[in-house]
Amino acid sequence: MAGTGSGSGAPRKQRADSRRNEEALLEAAAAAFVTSGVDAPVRDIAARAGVGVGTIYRHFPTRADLIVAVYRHQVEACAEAGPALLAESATPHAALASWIDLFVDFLVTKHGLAEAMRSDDAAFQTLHTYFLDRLVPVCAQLLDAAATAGEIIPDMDALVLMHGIGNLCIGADSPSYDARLMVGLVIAGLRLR
Amino acid sequence: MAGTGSGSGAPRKQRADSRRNEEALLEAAAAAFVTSGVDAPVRDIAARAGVGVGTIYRHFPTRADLIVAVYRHQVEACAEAGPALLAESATPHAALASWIDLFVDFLVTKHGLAEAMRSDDAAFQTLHTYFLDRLVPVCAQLLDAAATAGEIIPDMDALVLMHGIGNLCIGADSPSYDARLMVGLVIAGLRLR
DNA sequence: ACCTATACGGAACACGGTTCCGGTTTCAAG
DNA sequence: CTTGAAACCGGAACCGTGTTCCGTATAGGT
Repeated sequence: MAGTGSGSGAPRKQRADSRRNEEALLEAAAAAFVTSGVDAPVRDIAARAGVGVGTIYRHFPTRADLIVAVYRHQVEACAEAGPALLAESATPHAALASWIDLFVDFLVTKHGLAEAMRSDDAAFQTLHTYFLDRLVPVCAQLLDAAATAGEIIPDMDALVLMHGIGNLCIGADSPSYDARLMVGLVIAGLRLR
Repeated sequence: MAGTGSGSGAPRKQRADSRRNEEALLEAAAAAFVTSGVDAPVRDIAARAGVGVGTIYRHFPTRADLIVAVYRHQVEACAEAGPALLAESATPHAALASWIDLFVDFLVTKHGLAEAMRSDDAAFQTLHTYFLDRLVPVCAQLLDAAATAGEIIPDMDALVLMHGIGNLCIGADSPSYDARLMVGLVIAGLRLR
């Protein structure tokens, strides 16, 4: 029974070609996202990976699933940086500022990601859920530490803050705009005077 | 030769039916924008106005032209409120806060307008140009007055600020978000401490 | 009443996402 | 090695949008 794997419920393992295609797709998507943003046409991604469009939908039912798969590592890294920064920074407020900087860095280097983040399209629900579930608690922890230290206003909602910062990063590559400056203003506005 | 008006350049006046259609379109578009946002399908707007899609494109080559035509009055009113607020408010900072509140009010009540504002699509160039040409100088004047009074940081770029505030208003109707709170944070961040 | 510049309507086209199904491939059992 | 079927693949077909184009209708001057 506890043999090579064909237990009671599992009918069969994932086929090798399936796994190959999935990885080819991830690589192709990552490349396409860099050149055309996260809105890269499905057909383009499929062509790059050398598969049919059907294969994309089979592995990643919605675009959000694909985006999450591509950026999972980076989101994970960002989430883990939160507690670390809190431990090594001079003050909780400094840690908060550094962490948000990290988050902004992540967003502005992915064309169209910030836009996708705020879409209320049902297909992007997955993206919302993943990003927020993973990052909001970290942000909340930082906010709480800073509030307890009396550095910032109390009761700031982490979800609202992250949502807003995401919005501010939209169109960050425009020469006539400066997302970091605006985010800086928000951080400053958080401070108790 | 110098008869009823057919001068040297103008071949003929705009036909009456053309003008009627243009007004029907404006009305239909305004209604459609309320129910479906500024992204309302072209065919829907045409159907509401009882005209063909060709007629829309003839009168308003790009969607931005239509949007501008529909909201011109309100933008005008907002622009004119700037100097008025500056004159009647207790301090320049108060005037700035009130004016931005007005602007935010305008944006959040038009589904999708904030999104459209930040689109870098060439078709929305007209919208950018009009809104910014009209409102940025007003904002700049308010910022300048407040800076001169020593209430806020100097050299804040009005264009960047408006761009950022526009971004913050995206998705303002989501129950889990609060655009006004975020804008308030920005205004607070502007203050000298 | 006639004539033509002007304007109209909607069919046709372009494009991107999404679905679906006939053919192919993998894998394990014999 | 052979074989059978479940798993998987590819891309044609479909749908909803924006956009263009041209034959037809009409306003308004003469």
